[in-house]
Amino acid sequence: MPAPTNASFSTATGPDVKVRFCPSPTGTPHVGLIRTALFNWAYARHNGGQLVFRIEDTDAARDSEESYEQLLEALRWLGIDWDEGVEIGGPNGPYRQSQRGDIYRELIEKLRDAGYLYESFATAEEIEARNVANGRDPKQGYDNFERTLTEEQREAYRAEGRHPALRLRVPDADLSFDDLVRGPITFPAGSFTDFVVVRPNGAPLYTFVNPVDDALMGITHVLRGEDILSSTPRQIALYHALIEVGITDVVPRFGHLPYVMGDGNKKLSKRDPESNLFHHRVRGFIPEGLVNYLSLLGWSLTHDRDIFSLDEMVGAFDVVDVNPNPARFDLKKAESINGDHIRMLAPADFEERIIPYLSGYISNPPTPIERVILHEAAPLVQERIALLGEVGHLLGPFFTADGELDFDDDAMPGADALLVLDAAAGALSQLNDWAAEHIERVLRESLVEGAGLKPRVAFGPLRTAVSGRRISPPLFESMELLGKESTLARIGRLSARL
RNA sequence: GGCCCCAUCGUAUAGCGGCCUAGUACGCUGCCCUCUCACGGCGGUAACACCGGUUCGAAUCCGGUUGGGGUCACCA
Repeated sequence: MPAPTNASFSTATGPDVKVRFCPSPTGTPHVGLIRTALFNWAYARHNGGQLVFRIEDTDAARDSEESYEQLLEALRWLGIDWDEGVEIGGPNGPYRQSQRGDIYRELIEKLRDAGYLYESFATAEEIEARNVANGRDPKQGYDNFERTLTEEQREAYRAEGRHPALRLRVPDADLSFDDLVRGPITFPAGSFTDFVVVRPNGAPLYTFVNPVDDALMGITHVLRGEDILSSTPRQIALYHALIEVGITDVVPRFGHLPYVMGDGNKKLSKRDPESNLFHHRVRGFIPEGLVNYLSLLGWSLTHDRDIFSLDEMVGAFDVVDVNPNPARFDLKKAESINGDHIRMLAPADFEERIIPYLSGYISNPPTPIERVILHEAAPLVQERIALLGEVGHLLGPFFTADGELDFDDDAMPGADALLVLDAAAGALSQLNDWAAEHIERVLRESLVEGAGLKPRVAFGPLRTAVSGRRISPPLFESMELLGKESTLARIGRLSARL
């Protein structure tokens, strides 16, 4: 019989800290999940400890290899590395629970022989019916009644052809722990009941394999979402059993990270595109920006600065500073931070990173000609975008043939722009030294000073002619990049449309 | 419903008993810069959920109320 143990919680600090990230490979990586990975990683790195990356694929019906690959891809993209786990191995492998069946089977026998696990034959319907019959709120769940089944009673169930699940006998005592982000928490005895750890077919459930692997792998700090806060007493109960049978000697410290919320008061759902990490990458978030924003969901570096690098985060991160209340995912703020990080990129780096976002306009890798244009054009947009995905719209016209440029409807000027276009073409055709400063000079002389037009009305039509857009990179630099011939051709082409 | 968690501007947060007539950032907004859009600069807007208590003094500590969320699966 399990004796109520006084848990000895881990006291590991510094290099002895060992955390883990253990997602289930279902669906595409969720930003909340990745935030959890980030905090675990930052905690390990800050302390000079270790991060274990384990896969909890015990639900064959929902798990997928594709999802597993995406998890790897997500962490690599963000620069989150691990010291032990899938892909790289380690002393406690294998790191996919689907491959650890033998380990679990042996442990289940051990725990069962020691009396911590008992057979449970009741179905969910029977448990509910039993509660109703006893005037007990069905929502209270299982009432532990099979704890005391006699061998004869069990035999009778088996004779009916029933196969039992296995439940853990939880202690009839209050269970307390000191949450790293929330402080002391106590669950009164009776508020958590004996729970199923092994299916009738012998397959262990998450409720079993999660604490077991944490114990086997020497995890000292469990940092996870607050959705499993309520199951912590049950896991501690399992830990006590594991300690009793000599599998481990400490219970890890727990820290429950706040939810990442969507609009309203609900968790950011997997159905919401904003929950999908890769959705943000497709739109043009760079890892530096996204990781910076994600770290701000429940944590902050200082009181007056929210743009910082991963290194700075690692240097300052401590899970006890994490805010316990739920954080809303604010796309606008995320984009703003991403824009700041884009502006901090070295020009050559920026140039490389936008190439994939220019597909449809240039080849990847770019041809030598495209490369030359790209090199000149990239600096024109680096400080005006928040998302790399914006480059297509801004730079596309530079990679479009004069005759194929489309003029956006909202950019089309009235027929009176003909005068402007003609005057500009006239002035420009006289210009031989084709540089932005000269282009600007002759255009200002003829249109602004000469014709007395406001800069806005003078240059608007030219912007449309050159870019086809109402909004574009700086006009004169654009003309320089395009070259004299192309610029005049485009001006003529727009004139013909008016 | 039982149990658990949470509660500062619209949002994310700073604040750990006096530095708070509550700071910063995003957002919104006024002005400046300006060939568009951005960037940048200078302003503005807006919060301690409520009620008690402790204290010379409370956003900070305690209790309660209200509100929100989670959990009570042979999912994870």
